[in-house]
Amino acid sequence: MASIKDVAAEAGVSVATVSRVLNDHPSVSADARTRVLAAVETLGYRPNAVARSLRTDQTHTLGLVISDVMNPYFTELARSVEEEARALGYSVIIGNADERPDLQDHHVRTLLDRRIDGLLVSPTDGGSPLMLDAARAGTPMVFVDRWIPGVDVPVVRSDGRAAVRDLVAHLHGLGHRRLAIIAGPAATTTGRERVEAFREALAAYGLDLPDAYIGQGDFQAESGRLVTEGFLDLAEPPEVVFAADNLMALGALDAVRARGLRVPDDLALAAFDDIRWFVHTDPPVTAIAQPTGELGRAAVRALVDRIEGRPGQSVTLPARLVVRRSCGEHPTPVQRSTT
Amino acid sequence: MASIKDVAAEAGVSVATVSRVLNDHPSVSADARTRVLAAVETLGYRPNAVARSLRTDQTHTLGLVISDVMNPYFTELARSVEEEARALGYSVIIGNADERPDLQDHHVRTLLDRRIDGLLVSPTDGGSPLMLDAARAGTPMVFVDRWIPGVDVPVVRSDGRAAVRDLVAHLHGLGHRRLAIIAGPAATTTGRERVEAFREALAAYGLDLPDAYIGQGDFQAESGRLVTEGFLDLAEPPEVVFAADNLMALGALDAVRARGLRVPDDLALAAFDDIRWFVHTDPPVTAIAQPTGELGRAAVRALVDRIEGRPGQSVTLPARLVVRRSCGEHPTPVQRSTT
DNA sequence: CTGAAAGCGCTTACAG
DNA sequence: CTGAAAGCGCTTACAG
Repeated sequence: MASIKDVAAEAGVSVATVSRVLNDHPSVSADARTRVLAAVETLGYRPNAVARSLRTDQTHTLGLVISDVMNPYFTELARSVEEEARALGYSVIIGNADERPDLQDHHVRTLLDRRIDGLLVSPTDGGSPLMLDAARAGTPMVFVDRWIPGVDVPVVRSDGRAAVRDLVAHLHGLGHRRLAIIAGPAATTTGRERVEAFREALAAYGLDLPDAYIGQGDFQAESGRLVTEGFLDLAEPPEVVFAADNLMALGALDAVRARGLRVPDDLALAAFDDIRWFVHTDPPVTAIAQPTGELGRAAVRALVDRIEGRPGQSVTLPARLVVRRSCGEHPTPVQRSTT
Repeated sequence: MASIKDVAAEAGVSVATVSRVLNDHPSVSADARTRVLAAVETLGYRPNAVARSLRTDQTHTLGLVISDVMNPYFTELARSVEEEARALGYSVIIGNADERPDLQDHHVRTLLDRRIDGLLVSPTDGGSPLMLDAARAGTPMVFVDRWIPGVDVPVVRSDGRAAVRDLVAHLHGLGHRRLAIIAGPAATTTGRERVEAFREALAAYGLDLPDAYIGQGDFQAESGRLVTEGFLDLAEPPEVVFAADNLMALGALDAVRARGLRVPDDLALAAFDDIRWFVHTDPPVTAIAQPTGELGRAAVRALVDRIEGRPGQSVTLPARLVVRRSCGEHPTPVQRSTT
């Protein structure tokens, strides 16, 4: 592979001059520029990004550590992150934690070793020492979706409280009184918040959230199935179950179908996170939609701001309820939303 | 961030010695080793992978350029690739081409600039000059899922021919005679092969595949919807439509439902690529399943073989039909497969 | 405008 | 076993 020396030799200039034309430095003669460009062309030269990074101490690369790539919500988040980063001149390296703290640490470490310019993370847990140290040591960082309290890092997320209130109002309006939730891990902010928001919204209607109606899931499908089975085995099963993410909602659908029951007739279902496939399930699932693309883009902007010395704002965007058919809604040809 | 010099100073040895203990070089005294390790510990030192890569000319990184991350098939592929790579001591950087040749080129270029050790690609098109040049120039490369004919690069893919034959036999057995296909882009190998396999299988039953029954899609959902609408507008619509990938199958479901029709009663549906969600649609979709995880792992093994100087085998794995309910099958409580 | 030189943080023959 | 030194491929003050 041709190096800058080869180009210099071919163009009859010094490597310094080659470097200047490659970096659009103003003080290069037109003549030198054309000769260098010609040499680059004939040699098919491409600058070695590794060498450049070592010299400049910047990689123009962002690390993104997400909890679970197989979750469509995170896949979409990753996609928007990459798009925005590309627009701003950065590449992104994705690390999939698969909801495992040890894997999360592995990726954070690897990313740090590669000297990425900044880190975007959706923590799987309360925060490993490694990650906290990195944040304290000044590694530009921002949390997306999930975050760790008490760390001085911008947070870009969506606030589902209002949407959860809308959902509960919707369910209450449909006559439901026994509402249950499949919660995410208490070690995650989203795991905790969705339960709290649900409980508060219920309280506003004088409704209780008994322990038996709080099922502990882990944001993955199998846990949603198990929890739902438990609900169905109760002497007084809930009328509605609210899954704290899309994968657990799928597990719930599974459990219901396995017993030969129907949604919403036998058990109504609602989910946090709206994904394309919910339109195609039967019945289409009523869900709370996050502005996923927006979140990804805002997170990248905040991180790049930090990297480039600007403040880097926290951003909280609203989520919204998308009413479909899984809660016993009156059939409508058109999708409605409660905006 | 502490450098190797700081560690050397702290331990009272030369940087060479530090490097040796870090790389498990045998000729280091036990004393020096403990001192270095202690220094590493107190300084929280982590070797700079960028510098190491520049020096050793290897990054221990694989590039993976896939056609579309939002397609669950590729998401799963990416996941298995990363797992196997990690097990073999490599990281992977994913580039999402989003079915766009220009984006594919962007990622290939970026990855090459970063001096990844090898490239795994599922080409979006017939192959850009950039990619072909890289292959010829000796960049270790392997194709996964899709490939480019005439290039000396191992191919790891699954052969769907037998499964397509099984599918056609299955459909024929259910009494279907008018079968249509939603094809992928002819510029891709999988786009072409699935049509051919389908046509050949039909021929074995004396059935024809008229042009009107070949809809041109692009592997994304919207195209599946459009093609299906076209089929339904035909004077003699097909009885079954076979979508060449899962996203186009979803588009097809959409089109059918939008007209108030039902699968399979009004139009039967089968898909190439089996994804989790197909179990949860109504009806569950009969599909051809690829051994996705196996493919990803085999591809990584082939690539790492090439990188480390071993041959690097092409691998072709069989796909299999998974019969469910979308083709008018007799209801069964248990999923069957035609193995 | 241009080039020689230093240096980024490592690894690795080469002497000793 | 250990260290001084060269060198990976760049960029960038510093002179001229």
